[in-house]
Amino acid sequence: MDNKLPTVKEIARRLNVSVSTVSRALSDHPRIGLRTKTKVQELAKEMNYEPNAKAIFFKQRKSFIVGVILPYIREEFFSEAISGIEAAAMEHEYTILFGQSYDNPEREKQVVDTMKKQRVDGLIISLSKQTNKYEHLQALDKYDIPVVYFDRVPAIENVHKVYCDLYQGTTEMVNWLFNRGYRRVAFINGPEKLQASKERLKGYLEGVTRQKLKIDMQMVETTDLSKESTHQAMKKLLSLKNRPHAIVTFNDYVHMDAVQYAEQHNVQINKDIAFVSYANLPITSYTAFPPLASIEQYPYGQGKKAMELMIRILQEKSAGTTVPDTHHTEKVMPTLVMHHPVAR
Amino acid sequence: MDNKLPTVKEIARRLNVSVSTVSRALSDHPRIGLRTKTKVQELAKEMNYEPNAKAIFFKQRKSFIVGVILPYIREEFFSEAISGIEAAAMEHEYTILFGQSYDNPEREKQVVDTMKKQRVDGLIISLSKQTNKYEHLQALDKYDIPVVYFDRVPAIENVHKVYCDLYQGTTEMVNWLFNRGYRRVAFINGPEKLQASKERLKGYLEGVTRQKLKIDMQMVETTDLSKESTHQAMKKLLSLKNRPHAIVTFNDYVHMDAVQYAEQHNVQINKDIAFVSYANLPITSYTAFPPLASIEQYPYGQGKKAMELMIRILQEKSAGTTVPDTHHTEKVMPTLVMHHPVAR
DNA sequence: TTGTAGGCGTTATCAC
DNA sequence: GTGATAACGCCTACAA
Repeated sequence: MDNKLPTVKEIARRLNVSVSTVSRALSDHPRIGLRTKTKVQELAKEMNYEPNAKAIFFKQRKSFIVGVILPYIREEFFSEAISGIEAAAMEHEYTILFGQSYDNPEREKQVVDTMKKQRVDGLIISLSKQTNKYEHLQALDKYDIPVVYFDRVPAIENVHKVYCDLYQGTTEMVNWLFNRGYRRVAFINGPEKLQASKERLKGYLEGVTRQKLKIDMQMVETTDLSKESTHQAMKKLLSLKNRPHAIVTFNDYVHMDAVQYAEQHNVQINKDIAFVSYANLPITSYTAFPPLASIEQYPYGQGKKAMELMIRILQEKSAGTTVPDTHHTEKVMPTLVMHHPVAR
Repeated sequence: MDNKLPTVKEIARRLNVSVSTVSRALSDHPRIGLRTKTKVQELAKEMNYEPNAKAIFFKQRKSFIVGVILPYIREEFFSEAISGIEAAAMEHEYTILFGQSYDNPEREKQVVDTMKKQRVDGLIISLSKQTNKYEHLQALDKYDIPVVYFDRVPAIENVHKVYCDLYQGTTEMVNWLFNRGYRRVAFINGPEKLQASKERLKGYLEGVTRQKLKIDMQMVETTDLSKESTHQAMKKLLSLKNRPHAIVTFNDYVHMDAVQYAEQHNVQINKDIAFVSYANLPITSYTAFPPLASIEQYPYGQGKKAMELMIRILQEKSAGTTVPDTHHTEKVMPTLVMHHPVAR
């Protein structure tokens, strides 16, 4: 095995021409002799020559690598999202540097740092659920690394972001439940800091208000998304004198934990109490008790859009047509999906 | 926003020293004046200087980027695996370039090509289930890019690989079933080409043989892992005159599809027929009918080992202590995990 | 049509 | 202790 990879220099040496000639021949430069061109290209092929991307990237100050940071890849929502990101990346010959924050701001900072060191062309991130400071991300501006936030976006304005506004979707869901006769609708929300939680809560309150009912804050619980916390919330709801007729949960994982608790406490799922949720993950169709309805958030589509936005930003940047302080926000419209309750 | 990132050169200019001095001061070179050193380091900090990894990698012919190609990230098995890979990578300051093959050899080739172009330091791959030619991967040798296969490994010898040998585990599982009184044990295997299928089949046959029973090939079906194919296999098994007492499925996804079919055809899961499986994915605990037992394959551990092996290879390489034609194989021991059947 | 030379940011090897 | 210079592989203006 010849350890030395072929370079333009080596090709030039063997052919007794200059490196520039080789470089031009390989890139089909117009002003190049046909004979020389074919000669060079043949030898290049024979030697299995491939341009060294590291050198090119170094020179061009680009790497075609975009960093992607997600909380947990094993959540189907995020694995779908990264697939969308990858699809858009491939189309435009970009590649993905991968990292997880595990919902830990410290680790998130660390991963951001690694990406910064690697000098990725850009960074796409879905924030850790505890992150409420964005210095480490805004600092990337200094390194000329654009950031696109998606799904879990920060509560600040002047940034690029792609997300699914669940305000309206939640209102619709509450209406749908009332129309089916569920009067007392409870809500297990996510961490209050999350933008996503705020939207959902707003939508829920709006939905209840529209029904001209008094808002009962006993019907609203929060979970930090852990199983224990969700069980705790369920405990409170089930111990109410007037148990809810329906429970809206923050997402399908919370749904599964909530249902698990309810089942253990002899609640007939979707009979005694109806459960509805967000995300509409494929995996729920295999579970014992899928939610009665779920709000589809199109993670694949969100990921794809985020990457497409990133590419647009990068192209504008290299074309020098960037308008300073212009920031893009793209919203993805959620959809309410009904499921048939499983007959048992 | 100053578009120019600070460089050693810029620092040198401002301090009226040479670039070498700056470089040395920043890397704590022994022969450097304390005054100069602090002066340089302070300015560097003030300017938010960060060495340009692209330039360094280019010079050092290393990037600390390892490519990782998986069939489907949304399978929990693989998202666990990549988490193990990431953990080991972080420990050693490596990063991960991510790509999926979607079990499509064409796409796999394409992704391998992208990684080659990016000149990753190494490549970790779990093969697409259809891949039976390895030229595109062995060609990476020419570019001095080592390959570590994991879980779905090729049926050839002289390569680095990490996998979980299920031969013995399968035999144990069959024994366990016989001991609990299940005499007719059927088996829905995966694609025959897969190394993993061969091992499982061998283990199954060994298990049946040890019980001094005649092997009945009607009890052995295969699936291409799609839902339709699995349903087809189930259809055949359920239409047998002597239905199996227990069914071993290739993995938890096949299990879920198989159970779904059985349920639709009025089989009492784990009563009429017992179901056992491989992988032991966390998600099964939320499903309607988890397998009675499952063989844990430790995807996280496998991924971690694969990355650790890769790092060892890379270190040997750069230390120049590589022994040619030496290839490492690491096996991970699977474990049989019992579940309590869900009471209904 | 082809060659020469400079530069991208860094580090290592000389010299002083 | 510090400075000048070469080198990594490639591209490209400028020269010829």
